[in-house]
Amino acid sequence: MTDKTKNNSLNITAVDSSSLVDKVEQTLIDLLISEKLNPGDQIPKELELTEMLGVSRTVIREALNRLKTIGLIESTKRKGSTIKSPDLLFLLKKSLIPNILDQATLKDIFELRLVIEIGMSDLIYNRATPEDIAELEQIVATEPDSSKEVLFDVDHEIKFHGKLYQISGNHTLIDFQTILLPAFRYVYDSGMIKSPDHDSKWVSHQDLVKILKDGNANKFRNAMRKHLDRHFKGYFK
Amino acid sequence: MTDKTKNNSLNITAVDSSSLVDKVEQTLIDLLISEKLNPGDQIPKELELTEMLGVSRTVIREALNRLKTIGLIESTKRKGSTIKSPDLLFLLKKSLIPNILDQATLKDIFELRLVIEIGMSDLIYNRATPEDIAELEQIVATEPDSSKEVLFDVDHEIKFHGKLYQISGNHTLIDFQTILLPAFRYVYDSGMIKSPDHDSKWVSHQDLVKILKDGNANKFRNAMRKHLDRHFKGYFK
DNA sequence: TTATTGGATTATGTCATACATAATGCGTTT
DNA sequence: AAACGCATTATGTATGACATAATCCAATAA
Repeated sequence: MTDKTKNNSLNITAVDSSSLVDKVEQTLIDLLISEKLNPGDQIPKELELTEMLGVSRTVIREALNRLKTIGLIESTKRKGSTIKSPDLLFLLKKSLIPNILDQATLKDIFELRLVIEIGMSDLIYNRATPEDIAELEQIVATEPDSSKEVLFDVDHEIKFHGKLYQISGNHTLIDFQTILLPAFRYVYDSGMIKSPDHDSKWVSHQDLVKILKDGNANKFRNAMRKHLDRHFKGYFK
Repeated sequence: MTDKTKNNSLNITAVDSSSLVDKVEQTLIDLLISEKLNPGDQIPKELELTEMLGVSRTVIREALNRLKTIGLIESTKRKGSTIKSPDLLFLLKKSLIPNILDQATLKDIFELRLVIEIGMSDLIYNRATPEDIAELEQIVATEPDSSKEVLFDVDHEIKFHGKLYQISGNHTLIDFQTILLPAFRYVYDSGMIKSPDHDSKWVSHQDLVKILKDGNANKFRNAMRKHLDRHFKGYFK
């Protein structure tokens, strides 16, 4: 009965509630960084780590398993674990489950798409081959008639813009798009984005291809901005 | 001693070499998706899963541990594991250790930065407050004299552009920048990027701020493109 | 009655041990 | 010299035990 009121006592030093595995994980990551290890290098065996860090093999394994999950190491039977150059996007793919993401993040991601597609213009303009342009022309040729204000064709939208990503030639970007696709589709389907209301300055897919073919980098970039304008309108009024 | 030569037998059906944990992990992820679970919902206890899937608790725990690592669930004592809205960028932060990434990925990431900063122009232009602009002016005022072709000041570069990300107001983007910063710095330091050679059309930070203040969205976007031109030059010659 | 206390309970966290399995190397056999 | 079998090694899986934090609930004291 003396002073069991721990909660009221001051001068608490904020004990870390992290689990053992958390600590070991961080220790290992620090080790990777400080030791300047390169992909292919080996890290100590589980049992060695057990002794080095003074915890059970269970904890070591759970920590290693985490590194494996984020792609920093890979393990084979007899050989042990080796450093690996992580595939950054592989991770996103696993954790990006649209119906679990909150609205704010989804909105951020959709906005990120706009940002990327505009900024990507310069890559596209500089790297598009005649074959790429031909393919784009092919795609718009089979396009549903946009003048009729028909239902927004998500699949076609994705087809055209997907080709643009591919032209960009940046693999991280390409992966990025395929990963974010479920989120895009989810946003489209959920009605967060209003259907198109083409005003006089509207730039169609067809216009874009024409400018890509005969215009210049600046024109193409600004055209892309106008093409995406209806989405921006949701944000800036 | 009879027929131990299993290896030579034909009609092999490509046995999957994935471990038990791999399978359980995928099973659980599929479960999350198909069950349309929302953040906060509980998933079965470890022992229940043990029975449901017919594997040991070890395997269940390792699989759960992976989901925990990619931020899909979190676990507390007594309560069990619950669904969580994953922080997409949190993972990248952990796995992005520049000296482990390969050159190609580093180049992609740096290129991605250019793409984002150009595309971000519209967000910046539409969301910059007078206070933001004042702060930018403050930053360029303390800028080392760029006319002297001095050493490229990475810290200052990051300070200015960091503020731009902040103005964009997109939290995913902001996180993205802080995460990619180590990679940027690494690229700068490693000499993959050549030092600036300002040509006649060079747009300085100071110019950018002026245009942001008195120009329009198109001008600002194109100015940003010119500002980053020296980096692009490395790619398109 | 109300608030506090102190188990009892529950599910995750950690430990220890044993065995399974795949990869590798080495020596024996033919 | 090539093929086979065996021992070795380190990760993968299973099991049982106990530690620990969170929670509930009943007993107790004000």
